[in-house]
Amino acid sequence: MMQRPGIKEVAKKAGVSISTVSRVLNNSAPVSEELEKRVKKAIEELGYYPSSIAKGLRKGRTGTIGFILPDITNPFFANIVRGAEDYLRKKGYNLILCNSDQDRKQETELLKILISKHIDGLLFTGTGSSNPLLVEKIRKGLKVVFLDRIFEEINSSYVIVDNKIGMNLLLDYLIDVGHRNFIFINGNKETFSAKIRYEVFAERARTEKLEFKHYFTEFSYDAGYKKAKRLKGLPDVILCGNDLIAYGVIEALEEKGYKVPEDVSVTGFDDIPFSKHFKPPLTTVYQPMYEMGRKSAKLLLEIIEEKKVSNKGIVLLPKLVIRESTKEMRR
Amino acid sequence: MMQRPGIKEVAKKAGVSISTVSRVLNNSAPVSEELEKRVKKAIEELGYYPSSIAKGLRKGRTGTIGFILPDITNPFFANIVRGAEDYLRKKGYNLILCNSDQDRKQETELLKILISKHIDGLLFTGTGSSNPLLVEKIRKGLKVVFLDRIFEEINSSYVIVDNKIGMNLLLDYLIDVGHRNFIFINGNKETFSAKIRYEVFAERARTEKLEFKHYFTEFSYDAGYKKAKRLKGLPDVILCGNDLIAYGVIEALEEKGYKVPEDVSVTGFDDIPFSKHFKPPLTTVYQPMYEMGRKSAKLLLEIIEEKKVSNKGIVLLPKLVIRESTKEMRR
DNA sequence: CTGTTAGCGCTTTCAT
DNA sequence: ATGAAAGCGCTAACAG
Repeated sequence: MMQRPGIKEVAKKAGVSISTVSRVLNNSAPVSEELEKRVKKAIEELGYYPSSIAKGLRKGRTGTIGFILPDITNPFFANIVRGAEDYLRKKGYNLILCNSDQDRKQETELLKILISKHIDGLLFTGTGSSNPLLVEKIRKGLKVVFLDRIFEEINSSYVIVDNKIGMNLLLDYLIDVGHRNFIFINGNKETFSAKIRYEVFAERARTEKLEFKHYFTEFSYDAGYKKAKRLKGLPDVILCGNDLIAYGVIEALEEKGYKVPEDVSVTGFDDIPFSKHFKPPLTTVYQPMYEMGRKSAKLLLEIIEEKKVSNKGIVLLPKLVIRESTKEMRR
Repeated sequence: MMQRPGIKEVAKKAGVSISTVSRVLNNSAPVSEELEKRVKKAIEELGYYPSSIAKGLRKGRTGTIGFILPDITNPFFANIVRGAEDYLRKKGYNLILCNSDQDRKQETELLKILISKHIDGLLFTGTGSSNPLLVEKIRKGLKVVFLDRIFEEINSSYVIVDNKIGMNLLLDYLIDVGHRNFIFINGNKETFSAKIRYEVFAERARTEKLEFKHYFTEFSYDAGYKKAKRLKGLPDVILCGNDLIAYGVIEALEEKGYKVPEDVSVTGFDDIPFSKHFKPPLTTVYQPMYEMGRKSAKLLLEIIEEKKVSNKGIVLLPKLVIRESTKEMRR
């Protein structure tokens, strides 16, 4: 247990009442210069820091935001978190970070914990399937903004990037340079972005009369690696649900003696910072990760502080990044 | 503001006193089956979750741990955080994450905030230079374990990997295969690991009569890139303070038309997951990141819960990973 | 301008 | 086994 002076000690030392101390602390009412000086001195000398938890109990706001995400180890999320944390701190908030591994039970458990901790709001990237507890809490007034997915069950705020545009940009390019035969190794099927990317892809494949196979796996290196290992026969291009999957796929392909992109093109999604320096540099779709984090934090605070409209959705634009993991085919 | 039922509502609904509710909640005293059932039912129906902040105020423990680190965007830290969070959550604790960018002022500011939030303990990776506020708080009973550095000013707990062994392993190999002329592009000079790696290197260079230059920069891609851009003349090998620096160096080198490792060997430090798939795959020194996070969390909880000795230091072992960014030279 | 007082939601004596 | 009441550190009426 750490020893901490309280507002009471400060008051005594300064020879004033606790309310006076509170007043200088929060600048919530005028205090004479004389007293203010004495209080400040006492605070200084005691090394006093207000207990924001007591304050939180009293005011019903704690200045902390929960963030539930699949895995901080994935640079996609790390960059989002950074964007969010930078903004939140500037505004006087802190972030409690929780890894869920996309597990529904975990998510529910975490939600309970965070509610117990009186978070002022929640940033959430998780499974696509609806979570009854989450729905209930939102109904009861929990402020949340969804990241990288929209929550169908209830009209709530979100920040996403336009997956449709992203996927079409990628497909435009691939088709244009002559790819006709596709394999799509996608991420978790419960996931909003995996689902929508698949839909766009399937629709497009139909219109363009592409040959293709599609698999839902997981958004991880290992998933890509394993799936690619088991693949027999090569298409023109292997589309991957994210960059991590693409890394795994390429590794597996090379172990099997294939060359990327000579034998197959491979694409990612996200453009995490390492993809630029991957071997080969990855053709992928850039998502503004830092910006997503920042914007979502901003939106959440607006909702919490009721400055502006609630239930706003922000959609950011992806960008096609052509590098060396894809080739132009004869047409 | 989110609507929340309190212990009071539960008590009323169950027709018991609040102390009885508290008792079944915490199993802190025997309660008759009959009442227990009624209370549990009421809790269920109201969707009640105890306020751990009110509890914290009362008990002096909040179940939250602060983590101050330079930048979550660096996979080295992301993996450490993951290790820590996994362990902490299993034990009923949460993590408040704070990016400091190695900035002393930021660190001090964050420390104040975290103290205000009544953290039960602190995980800290920051600048090497001592922080007076931190020292003072530790004296007053703040529980902290330092990660990837030891804190000289005060006898406190830490988890590090043996940089001396790591550096020597690397040098053994490099010298053995014939490198004689070194450039060491190191990280921030205020940093514990940068300092100690430099010392080991300099000492070894002296004994082995190596030619070398050494620069402190920053632990980032950009720092490596910029420094390498300005380099004139190539040594046998460029040692880098971490993998990120190495990525930047290699990129710059290639832009200047050099081939790695044909023209120069380049090495990293950390072995973040991407280094295996870098172009070329990076020769580096592996540090058990997840384990560091996990062990430090474990140590911190032991200290907080006073189960075991305090002020213990844990030192983990690094591992040399030889890949393709280094070559064997004629000897 | 300043002090007194009543809670915020909970745990914990202290009675019963 | 159960309830009443005090108090954790703070803010916000309410008096003066």
